[in-house]
Amino acid sequence: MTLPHPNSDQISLPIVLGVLGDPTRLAIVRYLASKEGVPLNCSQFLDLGSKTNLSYHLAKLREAGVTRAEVVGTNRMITLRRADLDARFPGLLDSVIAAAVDDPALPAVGGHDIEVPA
Amino acid sequence: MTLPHPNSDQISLPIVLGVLGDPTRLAIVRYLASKEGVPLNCSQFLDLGSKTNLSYHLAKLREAGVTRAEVVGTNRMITLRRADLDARFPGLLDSVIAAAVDDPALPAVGGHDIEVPA
DNA sequence: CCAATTGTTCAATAACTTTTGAACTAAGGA
DNA sequence: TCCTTAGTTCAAAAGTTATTGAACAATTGG
Repeated sequence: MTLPHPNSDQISLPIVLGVLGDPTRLAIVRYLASKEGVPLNCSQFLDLGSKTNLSYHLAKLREAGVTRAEVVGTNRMITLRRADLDARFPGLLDSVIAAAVDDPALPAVGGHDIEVPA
Repeated sequence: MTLPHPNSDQISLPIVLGVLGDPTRLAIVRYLASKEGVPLNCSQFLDLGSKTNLSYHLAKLREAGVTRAEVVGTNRMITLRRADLDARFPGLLDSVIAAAVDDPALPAVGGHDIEVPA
């Protein structure tokens, strides 16, 4: 009952970039980064799409090696694979997240995802 | 006879990431980075695909704001929009290029694109 | 002017991606 | 055990992207 993940050295740059090149998935990653340390289940992201569609996007992120999903009861706890990504592509995740935080065009989770400065 | 480019503030993070999420385009960017300062015309990249196909990929890069194409006679001189990208997404281009340089799975331009250490 | 060079555009096709709803599995609580 | 909750899987439809070849445009050099 564990889900398939690539190991660190199987994570591919073009695949990661391609997977992040989608507003829904970028919004997921941005939200995960804003809650780093806190494992989140899939339902947290329902603002971004239907249950089925999220299952699809979360699988893409997981299969690319961007996130890890741990099965806990009926939940999947989702975390960013920050250490693996930092080791493989130094600085990439940080710069993507920093840019994503500033992007008002990305969909938001919870309706209060972005702090717009006055 | 000038080609359309987005201006700096129109460059979109998901579009840039999506455009970079393709091995051919990542190889183009890596090669441009390795020749920074030297403007290159499209024919330099023919190792990566047919003339038509390169026209397509180079247009994608240009329309995303990753490259600039200047018309010089019958040539288009292609450069990376490094300053614009650095201003908009600090650190992103550097980390992508650094990771791309280390990626042996990317196609190479000229057959000597990558230095594989002994 | 003519021919060569450089690159684009167009239409067709193939291949992939996204989205949906219905059906399903698996765990947990009453 | 039965019901609910959480999430997956499947197949279909819709949409998008990549690749190709033939035809085109623009410039340069002979």
